[in-house]
Amino acid sequence: MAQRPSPGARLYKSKQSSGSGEYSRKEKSLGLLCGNFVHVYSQEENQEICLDAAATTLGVERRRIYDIVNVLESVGIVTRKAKNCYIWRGFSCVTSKLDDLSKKAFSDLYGTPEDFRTPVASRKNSKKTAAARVKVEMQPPNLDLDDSLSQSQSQSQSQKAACVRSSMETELDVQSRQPRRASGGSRKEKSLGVLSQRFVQLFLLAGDRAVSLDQAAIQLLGRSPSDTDPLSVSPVEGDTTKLLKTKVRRLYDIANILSSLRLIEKVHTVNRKPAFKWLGPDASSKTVASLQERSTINVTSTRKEDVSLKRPASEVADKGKRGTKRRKSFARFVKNEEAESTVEAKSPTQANGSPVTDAEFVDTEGNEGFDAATLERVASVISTFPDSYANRWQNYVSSVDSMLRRGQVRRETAYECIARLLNEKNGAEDESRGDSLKREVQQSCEELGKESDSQQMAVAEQLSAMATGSQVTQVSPRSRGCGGTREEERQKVEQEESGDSCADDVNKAGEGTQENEVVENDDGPTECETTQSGLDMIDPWDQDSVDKYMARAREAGPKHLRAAEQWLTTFRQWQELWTAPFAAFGAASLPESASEAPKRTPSLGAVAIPDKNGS
DNA sequence: TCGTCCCGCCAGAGC
DNA sequence: GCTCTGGCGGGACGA
Repeated sequence: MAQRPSPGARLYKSKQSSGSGEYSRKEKSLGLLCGNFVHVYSQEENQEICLDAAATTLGVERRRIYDIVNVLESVGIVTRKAKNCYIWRGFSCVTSKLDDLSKKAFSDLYGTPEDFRTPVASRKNSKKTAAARVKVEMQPPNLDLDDSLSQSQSQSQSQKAACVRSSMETELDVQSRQPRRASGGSRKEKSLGVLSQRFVQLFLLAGDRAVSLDQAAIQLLGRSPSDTDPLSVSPVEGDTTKLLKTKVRRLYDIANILSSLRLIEKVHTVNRKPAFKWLGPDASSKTVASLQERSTINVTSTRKEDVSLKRPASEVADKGKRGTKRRKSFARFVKNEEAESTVEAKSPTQANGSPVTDAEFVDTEGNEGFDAATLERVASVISTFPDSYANRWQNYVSSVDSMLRRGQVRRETAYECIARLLNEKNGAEDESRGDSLKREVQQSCEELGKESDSQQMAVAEQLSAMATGSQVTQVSPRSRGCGGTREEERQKVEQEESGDSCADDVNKAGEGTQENEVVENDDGPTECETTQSGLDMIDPWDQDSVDKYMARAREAGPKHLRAAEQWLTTFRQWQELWTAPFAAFGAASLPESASEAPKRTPSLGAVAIPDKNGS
């Protein structure tokens, strides 16, 4: 393909460059173009933007203007008025737009609150051993499929896809593209504007944390309405690597534009992977103010040569220290998972009887406890996981609850953390529920100050049950021993763990005693179902199991081998994503709650993976 | 070498 | 059937 500058590009360059006559790629970046676009049109609120005129003014192809306005529209800076015509709304609209995006983030990106509320059976599952869970983890692609993959989507996935599709169309179509025909085609769903909104939502959910483009691509690819599960990318549907590469290209485009708006900034990463950090509309409005002060269009690079976009390494390092503060304590928590599962939370008070703060709080071993910031950080990391991790929030709540039981976190901190999570997840639509929960939490905390440990446990159970959305008997903070369901579950788990080595099971693909166990879940077929269908399963965490699977795929032919390799690549990416936050806390191994992986129906067809005997 | 991302083809949407 | 819109990926650029 010709890489020569177009006539328009030359015009742009001739207008903007120093006149050296040489074509420079840097002078034509989307970020720079966006800066110029903002400079030209931000002078006057509500002015009309004719795309043809914009292209002429800026000396670029019309095609590039589409890229700019699509991203600007996604954050509310412009709105589409008619064909070839947009309206400049300005940066004052960004905040409200971001608020909307933020409120919709959970439902758009991770499913509806109903998805979060899972039946008791699922909670039960969340308490199973790691060994039990790895058996229902993601599965490799169907090695003999050709074109029937779309029918393999579970109903819940389809519903979730509809939810995402609906919400995304609401964002861009209803607000600014109503004149357009409702098409429902995938083209619109993949538009740069929708992708930009999702990208921004990732930042809103990630908070302070940098989001890498690779990570975002995996997630956004997974949340494509036509493919809700990132891990379900089938070779039949397209090359996974290719899709990711394409998505990353688009994210580069979006990131450059958002960078030029100073909504995000590029940060250094250890492995050279591109990552961006959210700055927000405040920084952005300052930028546009400076842009407006320019008397002429400035073509000095706003991207690569702008040092302000690159944070000093020392600053990045300092940020990175946030999670390491509790390293020792968290590692101990993981290490003691089996050894001391029944230590109940004490009600921490100082000698004078007043409650301790997070900073003052120490666990039962005299170590620092987990503070709210740490729990929030873990939550923000988990929030970036693809929506296929149906139990990620239940696991999170379960982990916090476990910390509480071990006396590793202040009760109030744990409750507030979960309440905030619920409130955030439920959003404005269910605000009353979140507020109600907060009140209950507050009341519970007050009550707990006067009650015994076992009564605190009852409240903890109630809280956890509320957080997981399960149906439980209303438990009064003063009642004793209610909510025995959780206690029974815990005892059951202890029995399982004492009688059977879950850690060993992880490394023995197909040999686990719980291989045929029925595991209910809200996220599609279960292991039991797959076993009933006569299909064996692969343990993707076990190299031997993977090797056997790959060997079968190799025997089956190049097509099957490619499919298997793509699946494996995707799984490794997922694996890294899933384990990273826990590794960051210095955990020697995954905490129990982290081994819950997405499930997929194994459909291995003619190429069955080896059974436990290797046959 | 590999991250970055410009560029324009071309197909779908809109009228 | 024409124009508008924009997905997409080749391949050049730059560190």
